[in-house]
Amino acid sequence: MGIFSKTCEYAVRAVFFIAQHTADGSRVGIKEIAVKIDSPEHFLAKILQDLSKRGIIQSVKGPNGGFYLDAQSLGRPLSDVIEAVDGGGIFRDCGLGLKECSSKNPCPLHHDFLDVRNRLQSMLESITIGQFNEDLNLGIVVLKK
Amino acid sequence: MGIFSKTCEYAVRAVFFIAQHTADGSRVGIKEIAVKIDSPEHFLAKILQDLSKRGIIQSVKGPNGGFYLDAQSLGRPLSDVIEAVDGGGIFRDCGLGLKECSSKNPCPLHHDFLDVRNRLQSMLESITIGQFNEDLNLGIVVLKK
DNA sequence: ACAATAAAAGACATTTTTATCTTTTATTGT
DNA sequence: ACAATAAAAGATAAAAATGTCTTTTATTGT
Repeated sequence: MGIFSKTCEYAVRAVFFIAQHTADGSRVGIKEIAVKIDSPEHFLAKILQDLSKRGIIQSVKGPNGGFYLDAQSLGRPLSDVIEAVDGGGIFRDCGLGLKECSSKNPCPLHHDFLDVRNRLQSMLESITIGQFNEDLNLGIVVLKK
Repeated sequence: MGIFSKTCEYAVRAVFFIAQHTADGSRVGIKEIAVKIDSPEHFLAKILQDLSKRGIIQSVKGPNGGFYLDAQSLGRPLSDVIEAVDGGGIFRDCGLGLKECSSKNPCPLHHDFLDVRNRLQSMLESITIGQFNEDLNLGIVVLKK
C-alpha cells in the first residue's frame, strides 16, 4: 500500500493526463486515458464519473465527447483530488489510528506526524492540476511505468 | 485509510504498550494489551506472533508468560516495526503508483514526494520503541481513544 | 505426572478495495 | 428520425484487509 489508495493514484494520474491533453479545449476519451496511464478502463471510468459529479473534472457524452478540464479546474490544487477520492484523512487523522488524538490528548507520534502531514498537505495544496502540462509534453515527467 | 494500515497502527500501539509495561523485565499478556490499546484481541495476537517471529518483540508461553522487550528491542527504531508490518513501500514507493519512478524517470510528484517520504523515514528511524515509556507513565501521551 | 496458563497456529467469516462486464442515457452528425 | 458515439449507471466478481473463533503447543508450579 502506498500513501494513497490505488483509486487515488489512478485519479491523480488521469487528471494530469486530461490536463495535458485538453488544455486546447478538446476532449479525451476514457479508453485513451486508461491506456496512457496504465489503469483498468472500467475502474477508472467509475473514478472519473465521481470526479465529474463533484465538478473536479468536466465531461460530455456522445460523439466528440470525453473528459476535459475548464480553466477553473486546471487551476485547482491537487489536494482537491485527493480529498475527493481518499477523503482528507491523510491530512488530519492520527498516525496511530486514535480518534481523539490532539495536542491536548496526543499519541506518542502526534507532534512528529503533525509536521509530516502538514508538509504533505501544503505541498499538495500548492500544486495545481495543470502545472505539469509542459513537463508532460516535453517528456520530463511521465504518468505510466 | 490512514498513512499506515490498521495492522500497522495496532502493531505500533502494542509495541509502545509492551515497552512501557515490561521495562522492568516482566511480561504482559495479549488480553491486557488488546484492552489497553483498544484493538481486536485475536487479530492483534496474529500481529504480535509475527513481530515475535521476526525478533522485534519477545514472548514466552505458559504461566507468567506474555510479551516483553529486551534491551536491544527497546532501542530499535520504530521504522523497524513499520517495515516489518507494512513493508518499506511507504518509504520508497512512488506516490502515484509508478513502478519505475525515479529521478531519471520521474512522475510529476517525484521530487516533492521524495522530500516528504524522507522526512517520514528519518523521523521514524530516529524514534526508538522505548523512548515514550516515561511520557506514557506520566499520561502525557496515550495509546487509546 | 498433572493441571493451569498463555502464546502459536489453524480455520473461517466479514468488510473493503479493486476490477470486470453489461445496459442505459445523452449527444452528435447525417 | 436515425445511427453512431461515448459517458453514466448498474450488476457482479475477485482479491486483500480486517476480524473472530477453535485447537494445539510450550511452559510453569504443584
